[in-house]
Amino acid sequence: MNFVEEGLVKAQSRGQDIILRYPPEPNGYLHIGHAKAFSISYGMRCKYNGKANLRFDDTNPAKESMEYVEGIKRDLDWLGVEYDQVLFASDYYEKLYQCAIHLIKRGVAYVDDSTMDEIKAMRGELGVPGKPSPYRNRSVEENLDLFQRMRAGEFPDGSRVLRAKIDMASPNMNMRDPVLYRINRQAHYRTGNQWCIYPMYDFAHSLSDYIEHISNSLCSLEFEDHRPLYNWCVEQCQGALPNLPAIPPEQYEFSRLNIERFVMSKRWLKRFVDEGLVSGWDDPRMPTISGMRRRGYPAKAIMDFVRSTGITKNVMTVPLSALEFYVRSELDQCALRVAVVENPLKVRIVNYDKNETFAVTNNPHDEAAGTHAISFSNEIWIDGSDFSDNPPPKYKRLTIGGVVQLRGAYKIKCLRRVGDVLECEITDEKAKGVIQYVNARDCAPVTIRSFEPLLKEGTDLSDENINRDSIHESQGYAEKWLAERNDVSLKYQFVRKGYYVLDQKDKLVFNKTIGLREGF
RNA sequence: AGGGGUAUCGCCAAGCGGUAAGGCACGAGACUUUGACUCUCGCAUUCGUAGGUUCGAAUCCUGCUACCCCUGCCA
Repeated sequence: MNFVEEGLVKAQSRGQDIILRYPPEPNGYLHIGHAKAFSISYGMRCKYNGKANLRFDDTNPAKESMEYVEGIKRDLDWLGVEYDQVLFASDYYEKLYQCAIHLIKRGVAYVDDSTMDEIKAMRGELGVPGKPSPYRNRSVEENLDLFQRMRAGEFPDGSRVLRAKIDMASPNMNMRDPVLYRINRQAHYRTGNQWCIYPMYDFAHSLSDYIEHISNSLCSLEFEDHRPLYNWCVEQCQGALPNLPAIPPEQYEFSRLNIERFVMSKRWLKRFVDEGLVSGWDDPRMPTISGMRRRGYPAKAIMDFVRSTGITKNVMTVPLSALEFYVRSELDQCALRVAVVENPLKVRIVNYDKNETFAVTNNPHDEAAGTHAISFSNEIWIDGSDFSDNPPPKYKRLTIGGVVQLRGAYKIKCLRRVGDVLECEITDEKAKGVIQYVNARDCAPVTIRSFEPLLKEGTDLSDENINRDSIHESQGYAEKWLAERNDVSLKYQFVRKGYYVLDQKDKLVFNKTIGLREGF
């Protein structure tokens, strides 16, 4: 049992119902790092028979939009992360305002007329105490009046803020009279111009949890320093609103997921989209949930992967191969096997002149998946990587003089190379390996576009470090029936160990060795 | 520098005073009409480091060291 679970058990032992929340800010699309955070709360919700609200933490109108709300919901639904209610911090603006009034009346919040720079200067530095604002000791009446006028729109943006009166000398910077409310005349995607003051994260988040009777508030490690402020807000607002729970919520923090070379910063992902480096948040090269979906990563693979990374406070950077392992093993179960030749190499079979059709299994792990027909003639394409002039030791595919099994068809022996063509004969000799082929007289040329994830070269994120050469094209051949469905254009993503996933019109996934998955 | 955290195999990660689970990766082999899948075997005398307590320590104590987070009117 990990420390998060211990927190839940503790809450249960106090008689609390387990109520959790997923608190995304709708300022972008979800990426795989978010999936991990969601999966932790979701896993706990399931294991402890609790509830979980999807609450959009939308307190910054400058960055948020309905498009993101909908995108996030779509991704969650696809991942199978279930939630009980859909809520918005913006629905609590009035309640939050009442809480702020409550704090002012208690004398623990004040309106500060200082500029942003002045506040910054007075906050002090790490290890150096801050200085109190000259407005820190205004009377309750004056604060009340000023704050109400802030709401009424009497003051320009940025001219005043509401601050908590805590401790300007606290070693925890978050406790040096943090800003609770700012004036910002930006239209909010849900509340429009109804408000010109907006609550800050710490205030809105903690009280939203409190209002929703959240028992355990699970978040990532960077909020550890915010916990004292979280608790302060909740404690100071006891009794500020009707129906607040007797037992306040408790915050627990765990480390976030990093994947080797993955760009997991929303800011950068947004930049890629805005600058047109990618076609959108769902570009198959993006580490977003929607991008991975288009790349053909099964939802189950993503969820299994993020669950496998554990719940700790350790700094973690998981290798890409770990993700790929789950993608492969899931795809292996469901992908239909079909042939595609990426780098065509012509093979002419000299002792054969018929046209035949063979049945090959669609999925060796699933008999119910059935078979499909693959045609055969004396001219076929094989993949360039399945032949070698100069084979390394233990090479199992085709060589001059070597024998190989064509999947579902005959064994062939390579006699010679004539120009661009390999001349072979059907034989009974023992084959070393099995390769796929496409009938050259009955196939369709396809353009194959491959994608690789948008990766960074080092640990630093800079323009130069981003691998932009992430799309490759080649002209290949596919079984006719597949190509027809694919409109002679296939996209795929390399998942290593011979697996390719193809993605066309968001409908097909394909696998080199060779599988096709439908309906994702 | 002040505060908050974290240190167990290349990477995740169990372990909570009784003598180092598991997965990924990797290596060797078997099987195989996907070099896939499956299977078998191998892979930390040691738990950041130096001491201490104890019959016994990754687990308790002390001192070091390394790394991460915090000085938005972002979340």
